[in-house]
Amino acid sequence: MTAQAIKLTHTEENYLKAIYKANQRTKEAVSTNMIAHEMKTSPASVTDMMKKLANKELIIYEKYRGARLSSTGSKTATSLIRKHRLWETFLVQKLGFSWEQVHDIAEELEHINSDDLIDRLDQYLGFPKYDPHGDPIPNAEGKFTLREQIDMSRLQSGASCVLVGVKNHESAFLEHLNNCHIGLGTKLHLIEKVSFDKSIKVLVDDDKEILLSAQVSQNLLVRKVVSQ
Amino acid sequence: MTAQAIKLTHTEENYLKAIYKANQRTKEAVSTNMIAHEMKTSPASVTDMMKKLANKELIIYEKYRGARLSSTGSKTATSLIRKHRLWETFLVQKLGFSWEQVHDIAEELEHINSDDLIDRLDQYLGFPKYDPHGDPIPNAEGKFTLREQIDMSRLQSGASCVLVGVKNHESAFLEHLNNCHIGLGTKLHLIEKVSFDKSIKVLVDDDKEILLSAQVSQNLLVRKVVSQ
DNA sequence: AATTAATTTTAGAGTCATCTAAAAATGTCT
DNA sequence: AGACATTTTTAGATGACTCTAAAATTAATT
Repeated sequence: MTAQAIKLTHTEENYLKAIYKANQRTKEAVSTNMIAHEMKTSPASVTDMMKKLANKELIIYEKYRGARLSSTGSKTATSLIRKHRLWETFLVQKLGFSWEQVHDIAEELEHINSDDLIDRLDQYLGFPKYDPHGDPIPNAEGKFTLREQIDMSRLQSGASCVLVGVKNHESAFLEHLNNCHIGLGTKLHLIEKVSFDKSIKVLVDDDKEILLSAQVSQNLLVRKVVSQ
Repeated sequence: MTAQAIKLTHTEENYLKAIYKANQRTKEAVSTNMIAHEMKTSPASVTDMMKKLANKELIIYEKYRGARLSSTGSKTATSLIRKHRLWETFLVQKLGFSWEQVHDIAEELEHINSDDLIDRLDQYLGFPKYDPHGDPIPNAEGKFTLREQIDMSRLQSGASCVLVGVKNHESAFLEHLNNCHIGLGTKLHLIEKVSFDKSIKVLVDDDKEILLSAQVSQNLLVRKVVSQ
């Protein structure tokens, strides 16, 4: 975390984050196309930027072979994720935003350049381990707190669980969950799985019965609980 | 405040602020040189930017005659000042920064683009009227709350007053005040004026006697109180 | 293995904000 | 009012980030 001597532009930082994200899925070197897709820009622009980031030793890049974050690049990306998630936590917990409103604002706030600021914010929020979407927040040393979790789509009929995170952060998805009265911490009991379309019938908070499509259940991260 | 349809770059916003600031002193059209000085850049760059801002109708600009803010430009500048001062207030009141540490961070934060964010922050802070340096914070409609104030250098011997603001925001100056145990709200009693160098002898908080140079006293904004 | 398809890079160009140096306009002073 | 000084603008260039179109490389398929 601490000292990242070199100052980066917002764009450079966003590229590092994009590589980090893509790398979480693939585990291998990230292709130009993947980055272009993640950044919503052209492959040509990505190539240009890869050269620049490689020059600054933030990534390891081989022509036609894709890119991986260097140790410095990885630290920088983690720091950005830390900032993003802490700001999201602030926006929800302190300013009363709803979880589907905070992504874009945090996307701007994460580029504010001050370790002192972010460490104070962390303290002010009580060193939270997870953000409003249930994503883990790296601590000042860059360490994530992991937990047991599983896609709700993989649960068996009759199982009970608690929502601890969401894979998809689109506001349309989150608003849908709001409408279903589902949020972090909500208890969900899987009544039955519809084999035809893989949708599931769920009891929400021991109260309301509701049908969730496969698309929804695949994006719900849950912790199993012993049903009673 | 509300809708400023057009999106501006950070630089454009900084120019508007610079013109606003300079205009507060002069009241007349602001010269290219003044802006260049305020922005720490070359007059040539300023001219370029003046054309751009005039095109966007944010300023009224006549070649060789200087620039004034248009109504839109003025609203934008006021909104930036509002953001800057609210963020400074947040940094001091909530995150425990000292008043000499917050300027640069607020300088970045003021460019975050969300009216919703800033209005919520305002509410969260309890709609403060003044920032940690005693500068008035425009409300959501752009209105400032003014107050009676005077340079401490203009006070007469024997007068008592309370510090309500500072003209100079440099950290060196603010740290000097910290060392003198002088902050917003501090009671100051003017014991005597030294005519030779215009320095003043002051009783701080009915407690400590201290000598302040003219340079210092000119930068202290105070409200007179009936001494007793 | 040769051809086709997909991916990636290079080439060339545009925008934004900046610069220096030179030209133009304005202000000042005797 | 004319000459010098100051201010301001124009001209020409640079670096950062982006684009499209074309060339080069790698992957896939028959």
